[in-house]
Amino acid sequence: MRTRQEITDMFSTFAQLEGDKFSKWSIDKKLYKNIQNHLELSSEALKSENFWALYWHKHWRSKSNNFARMHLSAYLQEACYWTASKAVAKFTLSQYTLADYFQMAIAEVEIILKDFNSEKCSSLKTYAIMAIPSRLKDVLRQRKEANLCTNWALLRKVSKKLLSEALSEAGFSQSAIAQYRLAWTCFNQLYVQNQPGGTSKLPEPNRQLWEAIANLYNQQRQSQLTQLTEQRNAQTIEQWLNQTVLYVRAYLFPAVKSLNAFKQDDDTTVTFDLPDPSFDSPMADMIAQEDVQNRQNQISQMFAVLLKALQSLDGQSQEVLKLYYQQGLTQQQIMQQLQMSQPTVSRRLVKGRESMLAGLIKWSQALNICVDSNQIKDMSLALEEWLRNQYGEYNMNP
DNA sequence: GACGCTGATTTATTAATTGC
DNA sequence: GCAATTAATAAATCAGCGTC
Repeated sequence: MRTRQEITDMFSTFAQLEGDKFSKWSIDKKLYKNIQNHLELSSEALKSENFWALYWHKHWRSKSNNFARMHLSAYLQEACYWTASKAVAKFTLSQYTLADYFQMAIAEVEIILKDFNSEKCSSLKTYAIMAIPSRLKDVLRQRKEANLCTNWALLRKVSKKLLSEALSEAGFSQSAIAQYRLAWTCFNQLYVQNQPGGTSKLPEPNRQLWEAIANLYNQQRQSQLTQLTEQRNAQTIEQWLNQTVLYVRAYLFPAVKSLNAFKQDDDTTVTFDLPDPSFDSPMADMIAQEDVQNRQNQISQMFAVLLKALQSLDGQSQEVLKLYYQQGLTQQQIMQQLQMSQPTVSRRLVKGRESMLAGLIKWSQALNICVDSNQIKDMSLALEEWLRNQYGEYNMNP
């Protein structure tokens, strides 16, 4: 991927993918003209990308300005692309392509903008690079959970509001939605009582239970439904709930569309390779490669520091961190497994993280990197991320 | 005034932290 | 390590606003 150099490009171009790799930057003329006008009116001192990122973010937040949103969306294309590239490399067995991950990341931009606090973190890009992978991970986890659980577990998990939205999205009338919702409520009342526990592999209700759900539905339909409806038998209720599950899944996770189908306004947008003379010379390429190399070296060094800090912890702290981050156990579960109290588990987690963070800060200071409270916060987040990766939370192998 | 939408607030539950 | 407290989260409810 060619990194954009000009402010105008950064805030007006969008990555185009072809054959699952970066192809070119597509420019939006309206955005280009807008940022160009702003740049012309501003002083030299204000021509930094961070200034404009914060400027558009402020506009977006205060006035929900669509131009501002689009400029920021363009600005965060690289962060989304890097996240997608990392995801592809990580989940080699995944059903998703780079374009899919890229689009999932793009879909999270709105939330990133919402969560970004310019008073606490001075760079939107740095924040996005850190936050987008985390958002993408959550999306993938949710997808995995919903895909793996049975229909009946999903019905138990889903909220009333989401159920109504899914049915509405599927084109159901309000009257039909009310009937399906009542059937679902009856299912929840009876099925939950018969199936305690939180397993995601809940079995299909038996005939007897379907009959009971249908009976409950027929009892409640007159008091719960505003319109008079006929009696329903167990088969109908079962069919309704089976349909409902399909619509809920479809609503929660619509099929990821290819970026090639990315709709653009033909009147305002034209696609071409950006003329970027600074990147055409072999020297410029070398400099760019060196930058990437330097960054990668620094990241490798940081990982080595973290690994050393982890290994220097006592065995029990390492075990606690491993169970917490690798197996995703709660402190209660770790307590049972390691025969220690839950507060002890908590303290070992905190102490372990603190000790590793101290190592990281020491390393940063040795490199003459000034560490303020914001950076400590960022480091702490990076540390959590590293622990999750280190212990292979990403090894979902979907 | 009814209605729908959106964001804020409240409530319930669970998980994690802290004081002793 | 117990018990109390705090934090985080999801869902439900409420209030304010604009539109018809």
